[in-house]
Formats: sequence, C-alpha cells, structure tokens
Amino acid sequence: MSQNCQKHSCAVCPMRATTEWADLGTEELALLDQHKFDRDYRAGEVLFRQGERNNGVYCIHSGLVGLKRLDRDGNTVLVRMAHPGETVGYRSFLKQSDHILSAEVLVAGHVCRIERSIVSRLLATHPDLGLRFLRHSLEALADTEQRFVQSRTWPARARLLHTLLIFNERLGKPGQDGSSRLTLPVARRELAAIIGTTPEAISRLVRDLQNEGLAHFDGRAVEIPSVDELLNSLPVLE
Amino acid sequence: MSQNCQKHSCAVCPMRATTEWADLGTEELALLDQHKFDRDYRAGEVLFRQGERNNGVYCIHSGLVGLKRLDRDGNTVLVRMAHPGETVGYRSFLKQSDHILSAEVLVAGHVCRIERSIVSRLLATHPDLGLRFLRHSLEALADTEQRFVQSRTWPARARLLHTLLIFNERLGKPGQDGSSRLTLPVARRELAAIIGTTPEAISRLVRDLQNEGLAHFDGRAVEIPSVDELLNSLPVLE
DNA sequence: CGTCTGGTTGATCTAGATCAACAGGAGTGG
DNA sequence: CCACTCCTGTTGATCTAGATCAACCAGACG
Repeated sequence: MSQNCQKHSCAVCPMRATTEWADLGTEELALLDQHKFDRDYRAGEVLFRQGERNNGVYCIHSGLVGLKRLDRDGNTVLVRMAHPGETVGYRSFLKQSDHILSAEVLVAGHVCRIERSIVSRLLATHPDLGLRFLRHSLEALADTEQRFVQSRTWPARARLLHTLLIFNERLGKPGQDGSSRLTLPVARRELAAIIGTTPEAISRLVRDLQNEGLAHFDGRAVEIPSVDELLNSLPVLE
Repeated sequence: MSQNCQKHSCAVCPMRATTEWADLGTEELALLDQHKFDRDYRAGEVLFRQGERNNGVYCIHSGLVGLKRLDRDGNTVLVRMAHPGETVGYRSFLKQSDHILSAEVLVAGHVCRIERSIVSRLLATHPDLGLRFLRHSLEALADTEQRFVQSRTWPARARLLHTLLIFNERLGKPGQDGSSRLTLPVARRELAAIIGTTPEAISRLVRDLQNEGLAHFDGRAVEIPSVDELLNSLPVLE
C-alpha cells in the first residue's frame, strides 16, 4: 500500500516523472526531501482554504483532491480535480496572493507540502521549472473552460456519464468483452459537486441508467456492460 | 480617432505598457514593427477559429474581442472577453497546438498579428516575456473560474448587473451624484452570449430593471441613477 | 414597396432545484 | 441487547428560473 506515515523521498518517488519536479538534479531533490512536510491525509481534510496565506505548494502523491471555490452565500463549487502527480497551490504562490481556491482531499492519500522559500529558490535557479508551471496552468485553464462549456450546454445526465468515463479511464478494470468495473472514489454528495448538481438528481439519474441497462450500480461499485455504448450516448465535445 | 488603416508602430504604442511586450528594448520593438501584420477589424470579423493552425498571436490595440468555444452541436459559449492591451492566441502557441478557442471581434478596433517565428525568437531570448504570459494565463484562469462559479450560483439577473458594472467601469461617464451613463459596446445578442442566456431573457431583465428604476435603457445607451444601489443588489462574490 | 435584421412581448414547456419523508446501516451509550 | 441518534442515499411531490416557440414591431436598405 502506498499510504503510510513514513516520510516519502522525492528521489525515489515513482510519481515524480509526471510532476513539475521531474527534471531536478539529485542535489535539488535532496533539498526538497530535507525541507518538505509530508503525511497521509484522510478524506475530508483540507490542504488549504481560500483566502489563507500561501505557505507553499502541495504535491499529490496519491489520492484525489478537489479544488473548490466558495462565495459569501456559502455556495461552494468544485472547479477542478487534482490527481496524483499534480501539484496544487502553485497559483497563489506565483501571484504572491492568498489562496484563491480551497483544496479538499476527496480520496485519502499521501501529500507533500513544499515550503515557500524552497520553491522560490528553485524557481529562481531553474527556469524550466517555471515553464512547467506555465504548462500546467494552461492545462488547468483548458480543463476549466471545458467544464464551463459543459455545464452550459450538456444536461446533467451527459455530465454524469462523462465523469463516469473519466473515472473509468483511471480506475476501471476492463473486461475482454468491452465491459468494465470500477469503484467510484467519492460518495454521492461529492459526485454531485463534481457534476454540478444535487445528490437527489444523481440518485435519479443513476436509477435511470440502471433501468436502461447502461450501467449497474451497487453503492460505489459500478459495472458498465459496454463502454462504447456509454461513449456513444455523449454529445462529444470539440 | 485611434482606428485607422495606417500601420501602427509598437515603439510609440500607448497601450504597450499594459501588454506582455512592455519591457522590450528598441531593437526588439523594431523587429515587431517589421514583421507584424496589423489592420482595422470590424465587428463580427474573426481573428482565428477554434481548430485552426496557430499562425501567431494577436495584440489588441483597441476594440473588444470575444473568446468563444463551440462543440459539435453548434452550441457556442463565450468563455472570456479580451480588452485592449491584451494579447490573445498565445495559449495554443505555447502549447504548440491548434487554436482551442475562436476569437471574434465584438467591437471594431485595431489588432496587430505577430508572426509565430518572431514570438518564438523573442521568447527564447527574453525569459521575462514567458513570465508575463504565465501571469496572463493565471489571470485568465481566475477569470474563467469566476465566470464558472457565477454561472452556477448567480441568477441571470445578477450576472447581467455584474457585466453592466464591468462595462461601466471601462466605458461609463460618471455624474457627480453617483449616477453614470454609458453606451454598451455590444448588441443584445452578444450581451446574452456574455451573460450566458438568451436575448429574450435579456429583454425581460432589462424591462424589469427599468421598472424598478435601477437603470434606464435606450437601445445601447444606459443610464444608471445610482451605481452604489446596483452594487448593493449583487451577491458579492469572494 | 418588400425584405431583413434586431429587439420586444406573450404563451408554453421542462430540466432540475427544493422540500419533505423515509429506509438502511453504523456507531454509541445505557 | 435494545434504544437512540447520526449519516447517506433514495424516492415522491412540488415549484420555478429560464429556455423555447411564435408572433409582432420598427428601422434600415435594396
């Protein structure tokens, strides 16, 4: 199991290749290892809260993190998800501002916090690190735009199917007949937040999909008889 | 009048201070001037279309540009607006991909296109130029997230008021009694696209605002008796 | 004149939110 | 062990913001 309370080492981290820190040398990695704080997080814990002072960036080793934005009325919207290998909180760091979003752990996992000062130092000495963050922010922008467009033009049902397929991409165990099984990483409430609707609506949609035979649900366990069929019932963006 | 068919010069461009090209030296500016294509655009013209090959970046001297995304069904969503001093199309350039959005001129103005190769050359020699683009993309991200959250949590009426205030910020002529007059830069159809609703809905909302005395409309001309009162009737994000 | 485009209004429809009730665990405490 | 509460998920009934459809009007322009 990858989750434990041991301090993880960046030098041997298998996720590193897909992170912004991929190209660092051994000395820099040692620096990271010395000055980082890492630990296991349980679902529901908060990495940082919107409006808080930025105290570094968080590199996700395992689990799943939701990035939420809330307004004064207490309305909270899940704007994006961050997966293992992603670093979050870099934005307010680069802007030298307070955190713009809140980061909440959706699925328990291990996360490393890298101290402000270290990131600054590395950024100053490694120009390509900045470039990596640029690339990341461009991807985040594209992703957010996509979610924005979908929330306007797709009905809730299509959005549910879409996220189902995304989760299946990451977590699904495909059968050889085009079917697939997976366990949803989140409860209904979070699923609703991701899709941008209410738990009640999710419930009804799930029932409908079940009746149509497109998917079978048992709690968080999902069985998809034909992934292709799900794909076909999507508006197909872009 | 700032719009004409003459070739504009970056060296003396008054907008340059607010663009990504602010810190360039005189030689670099001369390079830009030699290799750029600039001209007046009328409302409705398209700078580039989603899916097209990137052939450079566009620096907006005057006017207003809408960035739209469309899916297969022909649904089109205005994701962001770009104002004078902003450069658009840099994203697909940096990602070396085809254009992700379409850019359509909403308000006639002058726009300079800067050739791919030149941008590459400048980026390679001027690291702070990349940093500027990073900052710009971070702002675009924040803006898009804001619009995303608003489209979920605010009713159409609040969104209309919000964009009204934004336009007032840029174009309004304040009276000394807290009132303000402005001319909307766009027709109802575009206003609807910006807010994310239909022209019919805009029409009704406008009528309501009029009845409540919050604003008076005559075509594109708007008169706001009390800007403060408009501000107060907003949910106040963040 | 007719035709076209942009804006307004009215009537209708519907996706999805909201409100309310309830059922099944999972603890927790006596 | 039962009684209690707490929490998640499901279902039903109702409500409503806003989309859709359709008609109409006023200029603009050939």
